[in-house]
Amino acid sequence: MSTPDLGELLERKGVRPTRQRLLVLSELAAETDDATAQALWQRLRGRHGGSVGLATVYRTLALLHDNGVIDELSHHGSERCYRLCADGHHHHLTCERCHRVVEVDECSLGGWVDEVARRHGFVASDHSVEISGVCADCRS
Amino acid sequence: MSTPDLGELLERKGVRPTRQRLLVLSELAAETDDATAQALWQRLRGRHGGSVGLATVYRTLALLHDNGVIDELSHHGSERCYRLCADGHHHHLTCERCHRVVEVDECSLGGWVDEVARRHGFVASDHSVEISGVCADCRS
DNA sequence: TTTAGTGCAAAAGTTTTGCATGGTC
DNA sequence: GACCATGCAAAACTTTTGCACTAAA
Repeated sequence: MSTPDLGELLERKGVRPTRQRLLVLSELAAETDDATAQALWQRLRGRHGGSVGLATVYRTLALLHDNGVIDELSHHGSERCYRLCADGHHHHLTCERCHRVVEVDECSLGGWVDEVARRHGFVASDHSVEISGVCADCRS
Repeated sequence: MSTPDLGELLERKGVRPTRQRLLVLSELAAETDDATAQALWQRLRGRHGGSVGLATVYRTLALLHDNGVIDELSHHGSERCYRLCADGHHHHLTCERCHRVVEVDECSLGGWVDEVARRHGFVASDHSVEISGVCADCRS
């Protein structure tokens, strides 16, 4: 995604597109997988000199998450991970060897999910599936 | 689960059942939902006086997780959560209001999961589904 | 001008580690 | 005695906050 697109994305979500926010977001967009606040900060620091404060990175990530611009994953240890995901309902396929993450758009689980929830007295509002396995590259 | 059962569980998993480990594990077993190291420590501290060190709680939880005795969840913020789960493959149903967690044994997703993975060049080895919704009590 | 955003440094909170001590086989 | 487990305190690390300052509407 190009930088002007990212600016539009922010405005569409009601977030003012400041210089720092665009830097953080484009750094995240350049990431294949997910990234922590610390990692993004170090990368920004290396690429643009100390032009974005660490606190701002944290504040920005929290803001973007609150406004539905980015996802907060948390499968890793004690750090929070963020990811710029496609809009809409989707799931994740993670490679156990190289940690590559692939987004999966197909989802035909709605019926099963509703049925399972109903059987336990719940009304389901959302669900997420994380599939782990080994990708083609790592198998060869 | 009773304390002797917990001792057996540990031995079966190849973990020596020390006094502290049993205390941590039984405190976790008494928990309906999941708990953090900090929370378990405070509860133990209140119930048995300072008889288990915080570092030991951390070390024990990590050990139990490594040996497959407990699950490490991570949907909350910056803390790691642990849970004593039933053996075998199962999924979770979480209430958005009261945060109650129900284990779901039924799973007929194997086929779908394998198919989705294959379509992306993966070979799936595991998957987990987290369903969120509202439970019966909270709806009434 | 008025408000929202940022940088910096300090504080708070979580988790890990070093090391001496205690318990178990 | 050899080895594993523990307590305590210190250290490391992640995240949040207070406040003065800057940029933007």
